[in-house]
Amino acid sequence: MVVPIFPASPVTPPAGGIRSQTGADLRAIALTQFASVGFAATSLQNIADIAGFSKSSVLYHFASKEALLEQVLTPAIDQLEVVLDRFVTEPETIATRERFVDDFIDFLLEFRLELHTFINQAQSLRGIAIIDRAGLLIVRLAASICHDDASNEDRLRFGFALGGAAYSLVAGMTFLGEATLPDDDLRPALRTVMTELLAPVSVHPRPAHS
Amino acid sequence: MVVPIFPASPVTPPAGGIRSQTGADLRAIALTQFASVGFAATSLQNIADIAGFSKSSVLYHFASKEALLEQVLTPAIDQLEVVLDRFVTEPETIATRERFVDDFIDFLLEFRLELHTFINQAQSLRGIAIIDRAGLLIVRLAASICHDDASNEDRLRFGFALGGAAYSLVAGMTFLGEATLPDDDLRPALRTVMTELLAPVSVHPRPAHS
DNA sequence: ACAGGATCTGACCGATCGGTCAACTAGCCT
DNA sequence: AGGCTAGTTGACCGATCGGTCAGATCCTGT
Repeated sequence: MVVPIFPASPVTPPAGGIRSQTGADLRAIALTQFASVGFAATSLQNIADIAGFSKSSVLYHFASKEALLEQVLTPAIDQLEVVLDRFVTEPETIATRERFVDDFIDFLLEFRLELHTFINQAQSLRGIAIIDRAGLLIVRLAASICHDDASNEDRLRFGFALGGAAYSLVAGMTFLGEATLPDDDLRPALRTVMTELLAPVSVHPRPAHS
Repeated sequence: MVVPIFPASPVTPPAGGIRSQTGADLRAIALTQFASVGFAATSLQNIADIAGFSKSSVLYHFASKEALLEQVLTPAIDQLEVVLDRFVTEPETIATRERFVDDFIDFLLEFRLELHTFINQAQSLRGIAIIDRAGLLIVRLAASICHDDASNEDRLRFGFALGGAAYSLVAGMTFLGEATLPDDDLRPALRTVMTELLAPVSVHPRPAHS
């Protein structure tokens, strides 16, 4: 049920050097739970049961439930910051905006569960450091994509791109196709739709339906 | 903080005829809480405190927390069913599809909090009757908008329309403009974006940005 | 063999959860 | 006045919450 991630795990962990494998498992389990049933509705006991550990063991690896959330979301927020900084650093051209779309899609596909978590629960988790940091990043992102003179439509398109991606890549697939598309099939379609929403200068007209 | 809705309240409630004013207040408060912090994170005590009543009083008006959720969401689901039935009944033309978009936008604006609640929390609330009913409606909606031969892009557009609207109309505005747009300013922009996503035959090319 | 650190666990804590219940109040009809 | 009903409340219940703590266990370096 749970798909843990093994980032080049060494056979012999060098005595407390890198994060423990157990910790990585717990983070992966916590992420799926936070994204699917929500942070508030996920109990430490719940995570422990899935992982096959006791609740005390979870609290040995993470100081608190909030600390677990922070460690779960931090890599995604770091990567989003990288993508955004790369975009705002360079002069804005059609090419850089299109490359931003590609960077952003890579981010979406890699961190879809993290995005879904902090997009749809930011309201209730306000005050937690990583959530507030993510919120500021979203504001910066909106300001970079939509200029001061942006129309209501363009601001709305940005919101649709963000909320639509978070929904479609996680919950939406439950409704649409039962079998989730592999990422390689998803990417070109995602690129088309995201480009329509975020890169208005290069809208490709589509043929009429059927 | 809370903005209750008073739908043509009679001065003298006809002795148990219509729903009580207190019940309507509680439903409105519960809706804002469910939509903003989530069903699981909203306690009956929380609702009672905002309303100025005791928790026991809330449980006098509603048999349980789940029953409260059902009564809160039912009007929205009923209306969504009306909009969908109207669309699938008629032969599909460009005109009917565009009118569906208008109907759907009316639905979005009137029931944005309800939509946000069951779109973003359906996973964790599975098993509750009204949520399952809403889920089936969404599947029917997807099947009606996207035909069997619909491309991945079109299915993705439908997901973006649904998730994007739920996000943009509730949480998104917190990030974008601090001051929420009045509905009359929002509607034309919403119509443009939703039409691009849901009515592919009538995409209006947009002028290049700035 | 031994020591020591890392890991894991059950018992336990106060707080809060959703929900039940008996009692109280206030209006309304006869 | 007396009874009926709707509305409201505090006391209380078992369950679960996040979190603490004192050990048990296991592995490794010496």
